[in-house]
Amino acid sequence: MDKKDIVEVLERIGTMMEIKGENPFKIRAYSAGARTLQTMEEDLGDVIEEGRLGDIPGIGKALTEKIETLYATGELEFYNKLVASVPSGLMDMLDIPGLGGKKIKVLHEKLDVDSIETLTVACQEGRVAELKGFGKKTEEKILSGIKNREAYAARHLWWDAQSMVKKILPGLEELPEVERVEAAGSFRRGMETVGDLDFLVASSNPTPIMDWFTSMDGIVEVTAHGETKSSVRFEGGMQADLRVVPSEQFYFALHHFTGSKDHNVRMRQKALSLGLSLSEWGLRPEEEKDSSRKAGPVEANSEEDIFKALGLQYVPPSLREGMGEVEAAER
DNA sequence: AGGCAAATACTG
DNA sequence: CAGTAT
DNA sequence: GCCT
Repeated sequence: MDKKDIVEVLERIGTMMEIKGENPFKIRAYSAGARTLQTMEEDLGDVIEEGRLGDIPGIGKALTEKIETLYATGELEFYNKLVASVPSGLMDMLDIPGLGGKKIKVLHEKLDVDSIETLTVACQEGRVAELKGFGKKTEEKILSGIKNREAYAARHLWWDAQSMVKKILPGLEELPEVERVEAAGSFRRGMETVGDLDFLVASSNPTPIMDWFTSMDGIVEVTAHGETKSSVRFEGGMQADLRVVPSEQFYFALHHFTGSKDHNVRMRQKALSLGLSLSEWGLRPEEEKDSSRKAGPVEANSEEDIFKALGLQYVPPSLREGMGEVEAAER
């Protein structure tokens, strides 16, 4: 099992223990361990090999043993038992903003709630607002969270996303105001499933592009229509965003919106280590207090230029998962 | 053995 | 405002 | 759970 999966297991252990009402400090130890592992730059295999896992602050005897077991076998008795002891419907409830282990535990014990469905009913009947520690406001927040979640959970197969991209991209390319255009996000990274489609355009005249985008066929709702960013939803539920940036920013923005989030974090850390600051806007010398020098931002005429400026080899979108690819691209 | 992050939002 | 959960 |  790789680092990413292990981090996930540790996090789940934490939340499951929370639902079971275990010692908060123990719980904290697991989530802290997960964080530590995730931000560790070294290769997990090497660290285990050299027996240095336990030397890492926040990772003690118990976590070392569990992480090593997961790394070697992909299985963990302790975890399996925990999973079996917590109803899966309760785990689903964790996605609802405002609900954590403690409240879920109360809902389960007092109202027999064991799924999002039973929770919805309990809210509608006003039983949730009666509970100690809950109130009218909490109840409403839960209900709106459930609705919200339905929209958000709708991910689409890459293949379906591609057929949509094939319809939209050529249209954008034809517009005279469009200098460059790419589909970014998880689609560009080639993920199996794609949330929203993310289009990025370079242009100095966004308005006609926005107008075209928000009046395409098949749109059921224009969620946003601003100067440089618009969002639409198509029949079938697919959502698409369009951003227009000045051409100097294009590749920085493309890199940023291609992600992943973890990859971007790593890239920014790398930039900082060189005294530079990377963002969707550009790459420039890190701001220093009380020093107002005017060193201009780095230019990029391709994504390669950004990697090059950081002394890295090019990392293709499909590998940008923040799982060590940035470290591996050091030359 | 005994302590254990910090900020924010909500309940009562 | 204090206590509690996130 | 981890740390002192």
